[in-house]
Amino acid sequence: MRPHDHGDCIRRVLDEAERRAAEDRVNFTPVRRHALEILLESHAAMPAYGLLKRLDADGFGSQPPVAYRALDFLIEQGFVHKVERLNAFVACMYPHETHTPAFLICRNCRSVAETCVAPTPAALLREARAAGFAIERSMIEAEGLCRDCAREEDAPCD
Amino acid sequence: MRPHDHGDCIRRVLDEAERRAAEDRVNFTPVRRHALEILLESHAAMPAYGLLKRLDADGFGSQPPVAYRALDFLIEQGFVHKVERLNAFVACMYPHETHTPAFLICRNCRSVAETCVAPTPAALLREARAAGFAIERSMIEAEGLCRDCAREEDAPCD
DNA sequence: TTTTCATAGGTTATACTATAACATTCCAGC
DNA sequence: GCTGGAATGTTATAGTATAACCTATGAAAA
Repeated sequence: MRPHDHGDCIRRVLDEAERRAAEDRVNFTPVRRHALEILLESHAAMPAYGLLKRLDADGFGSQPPVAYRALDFLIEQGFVHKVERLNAFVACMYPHETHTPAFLICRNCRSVAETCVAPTPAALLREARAAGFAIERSMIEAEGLCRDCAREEDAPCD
Repeated sequence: MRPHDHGDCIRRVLDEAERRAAEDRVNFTPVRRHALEILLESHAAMPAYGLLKRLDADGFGSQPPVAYRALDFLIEQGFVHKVERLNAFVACMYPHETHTPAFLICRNCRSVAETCVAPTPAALLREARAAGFAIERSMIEAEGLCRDCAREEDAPCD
């Protein structure tokens, strides 16, 4: 992750979410909004039970459905993605455009970077069409080493 | 899934696995082989505990590590893929080539088709390089409606 | 106004997925 | 025959997710 003004980053996404929720007439309730705020605090993927713990600490209830319901809503609206490989969740960095999310997941530090690539690759679309399959959404998850962890593996001092 | 001689399909993959295991000097033990045979019985994705139940019925033990160890091995060797979105496992249909698996997952009947597309899309490779991220493996999961389920949704008689 | 209906949230229980940790067996190579 | 590594056996537990049912709230219909 390149250095950036993360406060800005949060505000930008939150504003956009607010705007889109109003536009779509969906109910951006306190627990839903707060869940998004928590996920926005970092670019790491957070497990549902990590989110739940935070929501509970902030007075929103301690039972799993609290977290899962908020996540369901946020995913439905496209504000959050699930990183299937990690069973964890990240705030979407591109909530203003429909897209096929692609994640770069570091196998060492488990950091997750969402990159901005085109929708479903053309080759896959062709294959799907041939099979009579109608793709509604898709995602790409790539595992490897992030810049920082690659540096560490080079260095003998782990 | 197009109609095909599934017996052939199984034999082809199993032979290839056998060959590759010998070549790589890895230990293709009975439980590992049988797990692959079970997964090959259909092109649907099977959950780990479904596999375990089958292995148990066939006398290979009833505890979760039985299934997970076999799966670990088969995935390691590239004979099986995990479909993250379903937390389920499918035998690889292209065990003879290194590839980025791409799955077409029907949201209705949960059938899974593995399609044969190129490795990691070029656009993603470019993005990764720019971020200093070294991709080691990647996969694509697409959700939608398979041919059969699409037909059903059209028809009023669900 | 009262009813009705849909949506959101509260609460309890449970199902499903996965791994840790340690003991045992088996076999190849010294 | 000893030894070390790989595979397996076994017990326990951690982590992820949903079902089911109930209550509250508020906007729209009657």
